[in-house]
Amino acid sequence: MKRKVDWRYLLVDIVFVCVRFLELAEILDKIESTTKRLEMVDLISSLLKRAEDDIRETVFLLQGKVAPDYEGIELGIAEKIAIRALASLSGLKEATIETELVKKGDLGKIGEELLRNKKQSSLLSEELTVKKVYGSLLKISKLSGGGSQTRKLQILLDLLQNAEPVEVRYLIRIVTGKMRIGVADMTIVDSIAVAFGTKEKSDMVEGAYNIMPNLPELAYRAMSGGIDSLTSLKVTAGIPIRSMLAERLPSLSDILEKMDGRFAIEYKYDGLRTQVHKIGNKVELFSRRLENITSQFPDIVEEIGKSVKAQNAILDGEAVPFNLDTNEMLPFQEISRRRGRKYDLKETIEKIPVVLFLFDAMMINGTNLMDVPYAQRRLKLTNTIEESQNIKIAKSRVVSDVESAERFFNEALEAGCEGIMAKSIEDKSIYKPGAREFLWIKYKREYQLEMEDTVDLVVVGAFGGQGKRSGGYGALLMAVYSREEDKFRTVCKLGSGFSDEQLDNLPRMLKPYSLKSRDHRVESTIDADFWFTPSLVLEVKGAEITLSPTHTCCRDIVKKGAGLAIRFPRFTGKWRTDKKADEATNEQEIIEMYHSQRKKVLADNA
DNA sequence: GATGTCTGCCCC
DNA sequence: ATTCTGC
DNA sequence: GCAGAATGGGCAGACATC
Repeated sequence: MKRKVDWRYLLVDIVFVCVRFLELAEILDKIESTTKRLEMVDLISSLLKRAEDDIRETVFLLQGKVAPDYEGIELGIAEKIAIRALASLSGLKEATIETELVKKGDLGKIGEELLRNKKQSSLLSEELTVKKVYGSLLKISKLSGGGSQTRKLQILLDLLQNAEPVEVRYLIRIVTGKMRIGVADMTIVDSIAVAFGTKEKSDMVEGAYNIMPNLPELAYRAMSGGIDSLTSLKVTAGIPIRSMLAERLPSLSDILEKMDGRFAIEYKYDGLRTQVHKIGNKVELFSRRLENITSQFPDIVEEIGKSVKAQNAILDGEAVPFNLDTNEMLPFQEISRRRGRKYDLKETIEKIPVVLFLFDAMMINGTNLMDVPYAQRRLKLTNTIEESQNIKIAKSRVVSDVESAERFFNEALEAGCEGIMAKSIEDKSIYKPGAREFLWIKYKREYQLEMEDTVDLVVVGAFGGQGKRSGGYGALLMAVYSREEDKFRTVCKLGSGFSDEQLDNLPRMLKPYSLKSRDHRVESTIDADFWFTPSLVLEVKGAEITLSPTHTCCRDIVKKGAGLAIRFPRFTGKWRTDKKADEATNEQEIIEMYHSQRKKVLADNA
């Protein structure tokens, strides 16, 4: 647009073309206004072609972040501080803006409107550039310690004060981590291919992205070294690979059909996905989102050193909390207590031992195995690992009929697993990051349509929706009923499983029951945006019952200070209009469901 | 020092 | 994690 | 079928506040 091409060639060393933030914001606005991916790719690729020196910063802001995941750099500010900033910017109270957010569901647009309605007062407005915005965000990420929140707020405010309305919209969205323009990593991958090559290069760029999950860097390299320079990237121990994920199917027979009659079947352990890198004497561990989690698992690190009979390796597995005395797997909640821990690490390691179940090998001794079929990778894995108390190989076998798959599945449940993973053993069964082509398929008991897994819960409250749920409810607050005490106690919120149409109807359906404040029979530690007389009953499906620090259902009964909650709740689509509120699932039934589950929390945690 | 709130492209 | 939706 | 964006429970850490 306003690039001064002639200049740049003459003064290439001293003149830097810079992308104005307004230009970026206007492109983001255009992207947001379409639902067509091809149009998005067009817009982004032409932006990338113009970005020049700013390409890395541009891509970071497009993703709404300042660093790749594995670097562990975080802003440490989000919605609440954005609300404070907007309050300060407009002179309105924070509570007023919070109310607006419940109604309108988009803090970015609220900020934009505030600025549009504001009288033009500030005259000396410094034009924002992509570099300036990126630099400020990076500064925010580096602040810590007492008073840092105030200083972060100040930097954000400084940006907002120099911003045009549309810039405010995206500044707020970047900071709150909700870009909502319909663009995520795969669209950027395509855009890089189109910008510096052709659409046909998308797969190649994706391959590069898989082993260097850093899009700004890839965009920079494609721009400066040519798109084909990306092919020279190599799988390297120490640099995390994007994780391969699984699709889902509702039955084992569907899986058998999809897999053409024969597949490998593995236990699906309920723990933390863990990518292991052995680099000579050093070991690094990464989470599914490629965060470095090495320091939380010194026990695993030590054992890997002994168990992996290779100089260098990249392996995939699941770290599971384990009771070594009884040889039983513990609930997922237990390993959560080790993730991210910095303090009392020693005690926690002793209290919550972890077993790592390995199931794949992406590199061994410098040999890239990602394009090798599953069976070969698996063989390499078993040949390289010497099992120990803490390092094991995931249980697996090959099946070709539903009956033996079913037996293996039941065996997995008996062992305390969530279900099974089905893995393709065809030639095409490479290690393909992301969840595509149904090379891996997961299957859990809860996927079956069984009454046992569902409960009938009463709507007692609701929350204002955000983004595409703006203006309506985003989720409901659900409760069980206690007949003895005539109380409704919360077990979960519910925001998944609704079609757009059902969501649209909710406010109308709940209007007759609307209250100004909480019904006196409802016990909740959660403050809903809207309250109702308990009446409407919905069927809800969940994976299991967990101990809860927040929900009031069965509080203090199973464990002092804890209630019970539903893990992975979703609406089944069934309105139980045949049931009245007092016919909803009761607390006793939830307790029975909890006790009928196999796994229990360690007694000494009480 | 204890408690409460917020944040995490968190984990699931 | 689950689920829905536009392409 | 893919890609993206809504939404869930719950954990530890960091900071603010009492």
